[in-house]
Amino acid sequence: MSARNTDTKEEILRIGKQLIQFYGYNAFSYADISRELNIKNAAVHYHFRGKEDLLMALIQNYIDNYQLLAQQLKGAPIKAIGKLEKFIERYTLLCETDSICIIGSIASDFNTLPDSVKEKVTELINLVMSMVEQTLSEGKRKGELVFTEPPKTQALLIMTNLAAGVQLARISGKKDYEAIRKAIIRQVKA
Amino acid sequence: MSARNTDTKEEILRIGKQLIQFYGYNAFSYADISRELNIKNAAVHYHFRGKEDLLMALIQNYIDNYQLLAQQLKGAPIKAIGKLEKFIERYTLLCETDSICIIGSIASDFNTLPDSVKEKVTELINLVMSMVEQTLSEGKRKGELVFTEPPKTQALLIMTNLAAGVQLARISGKKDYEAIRKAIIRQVKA
DNA sequence: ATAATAACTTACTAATAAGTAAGTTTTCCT
DNA sequence: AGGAAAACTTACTTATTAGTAAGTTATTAT
Repeated sequence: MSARNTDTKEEILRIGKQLIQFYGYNAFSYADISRELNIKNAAVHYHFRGKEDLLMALIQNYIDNYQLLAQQLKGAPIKAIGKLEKFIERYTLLCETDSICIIGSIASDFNTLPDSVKEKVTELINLVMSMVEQTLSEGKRKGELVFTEPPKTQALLIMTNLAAGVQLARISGKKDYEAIRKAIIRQVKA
Repeated sequence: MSARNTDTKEEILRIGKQLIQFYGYNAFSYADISRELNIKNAAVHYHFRGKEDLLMALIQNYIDNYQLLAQQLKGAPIKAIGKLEKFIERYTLLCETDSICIIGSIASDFNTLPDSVKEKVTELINLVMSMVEQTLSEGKRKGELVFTEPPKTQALLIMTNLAAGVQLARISGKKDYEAIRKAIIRQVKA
């Protein structure tokens, strides 16, 4: 099934992801992708019929990655705080390239998307939320983490701190993000 | 045909604000505004030369409103928790119309904006942040509020909870927003 | 080696975007 | 009432968008 340039499809996804996180879904075009990859825009359409299909594949990609990560973390001998810090690190990296998380980016353009995509996004957020919640629950049970809110609520607070934290960093600088990052840890560390 | 309309300019701002909060800055056009107001798109250009100018005016509008609010709150006999709740109510209202706050919306499109607008957004966020921070400080001093983080950090946490809270509500529903809202209050209430 | 098919390019649409120049109507001011 | 200025409309332009049909080249399986 693979052919000459097997990774064109993956490259498109890679660039698409970058563009969404840097400019936003409605602010990039297939021309941006084809220019970057030195191919024609019709080639992008060959791999992904329309922009929605590309977005859909991208979200599915995230879902797959997170499911894999969930599997790996399940039996791993890592403390809850370590898992949480690994998760937070993703946002720190985004911050360093003036990018925002894909969920936050899509949330802003949510009302312009077809239902099929909206549902996929819901699937992704549910997955991520439940992972964070589970890590928090586990940490609390083992006495590695301490917090007073129910795990689900605490997960909501952390997720919103991070998602808006990277958005804020664009505007008012990375120091604010750092303050948020440290506060999140402080609030749950035993 | 149509009677004179001195508030066309304000109506444009009103619709523009709605569109940004519902669809996002890069997802609406002057045609959307002119259609809504039954005028021609050139009329919109008459009042605001370009989309940037409209956005700029909109942000300035927010700045003016917040400065006015800051004035009113300064000497008002309202407890800090009341001020905070009034502020949070703005987000609750946004939530009810599936809209997000203008700062979050602009943050997503930030890298597509000219420097002049970026600076204006920074001005707005600084103003809002300092208002929340001051309310928190005041509340703590008077013993009306209790929290362990420095007021500025606490303000960052609350702001990010709210900004991403309304974004999240679009995707996973208003219950999550409500859980966040209540948790914010719980965390600072004496 | 060749036929099928995957991975493209070429060369277009049709729609929509922002923006403008010039003319028309409406309102304001004296 | 009459002129100036404000508030538009008409009628464009230019650029960009997503998308497609048809042809070409490369790769793979037989």
